[in-house]
Amino acid sequence: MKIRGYEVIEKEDRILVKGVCDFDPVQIFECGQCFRWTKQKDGSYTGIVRGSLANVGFHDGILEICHANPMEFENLWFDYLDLGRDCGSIKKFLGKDPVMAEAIRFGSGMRILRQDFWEVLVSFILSSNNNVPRIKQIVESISRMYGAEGWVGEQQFFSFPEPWVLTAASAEELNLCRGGYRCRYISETAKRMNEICFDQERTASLTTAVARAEIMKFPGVGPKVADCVLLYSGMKQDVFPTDVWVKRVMETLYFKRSASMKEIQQFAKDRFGLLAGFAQQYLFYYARENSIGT
DNA sequence: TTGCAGGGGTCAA
DNA sequence: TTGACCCCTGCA
Repeated sequence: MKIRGYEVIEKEDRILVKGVCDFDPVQIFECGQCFRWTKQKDGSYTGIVRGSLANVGFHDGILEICHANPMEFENLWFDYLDLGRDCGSIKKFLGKDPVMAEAIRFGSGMRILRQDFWEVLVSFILSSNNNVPRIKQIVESISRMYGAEGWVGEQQFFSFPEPWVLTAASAEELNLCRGGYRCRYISETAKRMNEICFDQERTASLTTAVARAEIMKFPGVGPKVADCVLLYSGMKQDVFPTDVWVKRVMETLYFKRSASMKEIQQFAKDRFGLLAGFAQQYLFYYARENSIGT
């Protein structure tokens, strides 16, 4: 059957999606944008998204999603995997820059997921002064402690808890997940989410600068985390999350000297414009995998 | 085995 | 602009 422009074939507990290009699970799930996907022995990835567990693999131009049906593809996976995105034209535009062209060749299967706003917000509050394995561990703990239990066959999993569930938890209680000082931010951010009845659509419709300022009102959210949240929840693509890694990479590849955050942000805005977020993603993966800027 | 620096930031002074 | 912050890891 045809769904959203893709040929989708249903087979038992899985679907095969034909005609997917620019898709590499390793590049997508290991570029630091998500924390609930785990690599399996066969190279596929298993993850939990909006209360569903699925396994995603890609071979010979066919995307395989296990534990999913065509309806879920239409209502969840198409958007989450951002399969409506024309990556070709993004690459064409960004590839005019020679440095970027090389990064794109290296990570040509990169995609930016459209993740749940609240989960991304909490995950990136946890990312400050932290590393990926530990962030994954804490997110998993929070899900086990407060999320809803689900089963796929013999496999148990836990969804990421809704804000109101965490509102009831004190920072001390939350700290059982070993998030340290960040647990206070999460507890307060959960309360704020409920108090202001956060409206994602409205925030996404604001200018990027205003939306960024709105997100930064959450405790524990500075400029870097705000940009990550805007980018990885699919709200804005013209942000350029600049952490120490990206800073070093930009200094090495473009500036050939040390540069301030402000300079880097302005440079990215001028050079990559509305596609700065994609540029950051290509650059980050390329630089990290090739140990550039270390 | 132990001690210490540092990690994909943020906040408060 | 600078130090503190929780906790984990790698390394000497």
